[in-house]
Amino acid sequence: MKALADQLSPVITDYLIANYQNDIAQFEYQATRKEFEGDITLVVFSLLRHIKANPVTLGEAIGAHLVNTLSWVTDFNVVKGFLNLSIADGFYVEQLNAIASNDQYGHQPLDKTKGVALVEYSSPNTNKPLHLGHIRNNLLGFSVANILAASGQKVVKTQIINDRGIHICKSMVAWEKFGQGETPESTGLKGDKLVGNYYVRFDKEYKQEIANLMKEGLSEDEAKINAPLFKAAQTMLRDWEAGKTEVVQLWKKMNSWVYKGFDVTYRNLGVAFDSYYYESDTYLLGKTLVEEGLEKNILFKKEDGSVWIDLTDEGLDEKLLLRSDGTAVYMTQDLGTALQRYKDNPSMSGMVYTVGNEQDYHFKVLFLILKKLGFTWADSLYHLSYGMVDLPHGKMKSREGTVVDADDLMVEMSTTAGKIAEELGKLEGMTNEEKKSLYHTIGLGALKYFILKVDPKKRILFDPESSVDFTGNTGPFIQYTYARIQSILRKAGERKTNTQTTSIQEREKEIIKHLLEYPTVVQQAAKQYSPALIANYSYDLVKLFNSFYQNISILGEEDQAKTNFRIQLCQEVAKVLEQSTGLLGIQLPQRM
RNA sequence: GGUCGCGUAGCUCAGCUGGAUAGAGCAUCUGCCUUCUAAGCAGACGGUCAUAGGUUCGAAUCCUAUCGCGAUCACCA
Repeated sequence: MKALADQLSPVITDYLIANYQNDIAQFEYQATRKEFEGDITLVVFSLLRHIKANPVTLGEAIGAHLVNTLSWVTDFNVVKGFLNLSIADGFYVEQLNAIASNDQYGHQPLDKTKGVALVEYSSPNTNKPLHLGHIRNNLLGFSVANILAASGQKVVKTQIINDRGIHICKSMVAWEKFGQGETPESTGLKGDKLVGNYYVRFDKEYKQEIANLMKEGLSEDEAKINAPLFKAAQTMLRDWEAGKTEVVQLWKKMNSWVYKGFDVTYRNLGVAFDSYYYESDTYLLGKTLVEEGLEKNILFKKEDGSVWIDLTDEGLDEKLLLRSDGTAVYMTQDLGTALQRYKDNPSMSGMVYTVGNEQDYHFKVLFLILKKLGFTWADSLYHLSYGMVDLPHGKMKSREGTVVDADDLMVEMSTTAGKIAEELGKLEGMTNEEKKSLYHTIGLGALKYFILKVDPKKRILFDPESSVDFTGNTGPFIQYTYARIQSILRKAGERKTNTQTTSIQEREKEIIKHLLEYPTVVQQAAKQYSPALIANYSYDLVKLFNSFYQNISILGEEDQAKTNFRIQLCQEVAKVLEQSTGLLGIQLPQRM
């Protein structure tokens, strides 16, 4: 479509200059609707703003001119303000050959002048295993990073790890007290699960202590503060900040378990990172920034010593940046992290924060503060905000045990994929090893597509019971179609890719037109940070392909030229599918 | 209460910078497996695009107001 438009536009522009003294370079095109004759439609209405004319007369004049000037425009007709143009078959063959000759079709080569785009995602706490919410976060961030890279950006995938604070100390205290030296090795548990269990254990025992103290006559508030476990956690936090060796050692040991556990989850999910930032490293830089802000009078100090910024001019509130005891808050750390990242990547062209929409306000304020502190790059920061993943019962709450664990979910998905495949009686002759890996591919494909196909802004309702569909607008359907194409290509053997002109059917033209749109879709997706655009594009392509190729024969055709053409079309559809699903992190099996 | 986001078929979602009669999947119903994989294909049914105004040749899309749902407004992260 864009390829067509790019070739039509200059000719129309010249014509309008010559005959109407109007220099218009931008035109509005759309695919011609099925009811009308033609391939591409110029919307003449939009020209009327610049040229006073009857839309039908103008349309006919332009149409006649195009047919006379361009050999591959074969015919035209005008309906109301729409100019429908018919394009020669040869044009499609040519375009298909152009796609074939480009291995990276649709993906821009790296543009070094653009600078580095940082994409942050995942951002876990080190006291809890990853759950369904993290899955959406990871898939979105990873996919957006891929899309930016495909649009020609250099991309660095990164995360910020929440490895510091009272919540981390809670699991440490519980492990010391109740753990009896347990390790991931001794229990056979993943490290993040083990540590997560102690976080839960802490909460349970802490509640018990509160209850006991209240029986002894303390008020609830008093009990909460005076419970021995809580005091132990506070002491541990102070010791940690003071750098006490045993505490730091324990902290390092338990964190290393967690990171190992996370690595397994990330690997299964198919995401990766290029760099890591830790709050324990960046909060100090944040504090330095706040000091500078105070000197420059951008920030102010209250009598109790706490530091604030006044954003009432911007229609926001005052915001705390340092507590009265001088310790850092969340915002302080994020200021430090942002600056650290800029220092590490001076050529930074922008940064994308993949964080849930409950933090919209936080990021609005963060960007504003950075700007007030005088960092020009603050304008290039972007909060990729996404909606929550809700369960049928409501929100996920760790305390109530309604959290969907990331590892469990992935296992469940691949089990479901296996069950369905068995029922369908597919995959005879595959080794168990092959089956296992295929089920993982399909199960994860289903999960990824399910999450990525919807607009990031919208919240998702996830029902673990009904799991995820494998039919219709789903990942497995795309994988299935791809596997079928591979099967056709295997049977076709070697063919010449050079295609002679042959008569092309309407449905095949539609497929080629869709293929031609892929580069535009990638650019669009990069601009909007929207994997959903890519997902829906892939689905449309697969739909088009299936509805046509299901009902015709490709290999049994006598006409050799037609057979070659169809095989080549299969190859290019497969190639574009590989590209587009690759951006979503969805794998395509050779057979299924 | 202030701010932000969302509201499209019974359900889950598309709908690009405004364009022709608003599209898919699921569910329900009807056909299609001795010819490359039926996780599929062809078809039927299903809509006051939350509501009311406005902008114009033309609005699901842009503006305003109202209603409904959600998030947020901490010396939590």
